Amino acid sequence: MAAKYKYPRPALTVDCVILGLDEDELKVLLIERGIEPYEGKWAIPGGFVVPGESVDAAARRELLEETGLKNVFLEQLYTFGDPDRDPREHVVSVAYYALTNLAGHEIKADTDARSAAWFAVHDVPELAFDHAKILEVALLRLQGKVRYQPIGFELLPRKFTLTQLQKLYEIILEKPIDKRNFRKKILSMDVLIELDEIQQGVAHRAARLYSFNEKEYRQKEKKGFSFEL
Amino acid sequence: MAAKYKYPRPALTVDCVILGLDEDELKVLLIERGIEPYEGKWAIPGGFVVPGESVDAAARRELLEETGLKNVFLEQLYTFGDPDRDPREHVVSVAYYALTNLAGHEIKADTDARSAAWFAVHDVPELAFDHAKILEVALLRLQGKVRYQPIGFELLPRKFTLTQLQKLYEIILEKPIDKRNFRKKILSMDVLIELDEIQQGVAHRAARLYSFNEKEYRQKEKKGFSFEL
DNA sequence: ACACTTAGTGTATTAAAAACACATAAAGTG
DNA sequence: CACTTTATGTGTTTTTAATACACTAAGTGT
Repeated sequence: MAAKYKYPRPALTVDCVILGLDEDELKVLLIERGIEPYEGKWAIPGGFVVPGESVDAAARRELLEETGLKNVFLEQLYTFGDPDRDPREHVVSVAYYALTNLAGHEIKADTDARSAAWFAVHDVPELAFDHAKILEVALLRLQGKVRYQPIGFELLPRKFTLTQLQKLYEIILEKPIDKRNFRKKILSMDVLIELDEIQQGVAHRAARLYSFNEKEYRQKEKKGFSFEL
Repeated sequence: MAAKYKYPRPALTVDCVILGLDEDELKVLLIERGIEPYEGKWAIPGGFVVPGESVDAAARRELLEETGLKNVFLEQLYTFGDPDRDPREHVVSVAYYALTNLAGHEIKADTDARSAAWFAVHDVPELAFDHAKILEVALLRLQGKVRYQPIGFELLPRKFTLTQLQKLYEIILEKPIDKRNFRKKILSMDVLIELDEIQQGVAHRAARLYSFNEKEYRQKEKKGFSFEL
């Protein structure tokens, strides 16, 4: 298992900021560290890159191992390479962010005796390493990207109401949106399928359900169409 | 110099896509490889990250060592982590892109007996490793970023004409721009200083020179202003 | 003085963003 | 079952921003 190299090299890890939507808050999945350094502190899930596996694959593997999540939106965020971000040695971390709908997948909480939990992104405990910074960058990226790429749908169940969708954007962008203008715009893009189905079990008029037409979007995209909110 | 670790780890490098503007073309600085693999092929300058130096610092160091460039715009691009991007072993590369004005700095061509040269970005020789991909990503990033951040100025001399600026945007975005609309918009942002100076040595009416008011821009930025072209 | 080249300038049209309010449907309550 | 509660669904006007478009001015070279 041990390895010898002609020149020293930094260690390489991946870390995944896993975001989910819960009612009217964005949440992030954190794990409690069981070992030093930062034992007992909360951290973004991650792990070492094994030579021979692509860094993307390492991120997917860690995501699966630590949370059981599969087939979710996962994208590279930024690489954090400060030599003192880890007190042990120089550890460079390639950070990713994942989007998932909190209601859909159950998170298997404990993988290796550590507990995992969702926290509101703006109310997290003190984080290990530079993970607070990583989370901050992830949220900024999400804010930037959600406006010109339809990645918001990853945070919703497959069938959703326009109100849910609007609320999602309001949460991410942290500003209110006009209902009529929002609906006009999103519907005019023709990337939503209006389902013959309405919301169940609500104590008021039930809203129509929609789903995102990814196929249609990909075709439009090829023809130069750009999703812009 | 040799190093031993408990677990194997990929090697870590930085690569810098260095872009410059030459008349009416974007150019990229490439170096000819003097050693295997890909000996004789052209490549983006780069090198190994030394433990203890931040990855950003490594990128700056390589930039300086290989080109003599200092104090230029340099930003992280993306991390390329495919295990077979280097035939020797798994080498993960954190790519950066740098912007500089070609006329301003002289590039010291030969550092370690390898030659360096500028190539038109859309007419480069076959590149080593996955460097063609890295270049492509860099150009896409530049196209995306130039529209909402005033990074284009990095490619121009400190004093420039509005026509030069417009041409720059036309080159990067690969589409023509209306002269009057362009001037109207860029001037309305109030981030250019109109100098009491005009172009010298041209065989026609000399254009007024301008410079970018970075200080003013930073202040506006804080107040929520966003540069958008 | 004339030809050539690029600089510099304003307005009208069109398209997109923003602002804004009420009737409707369904469930819950007494 | 009338009534209250709650969220749904829907158009028009106003304002702002984007686009389209053509001629005169200034300077160099012959």
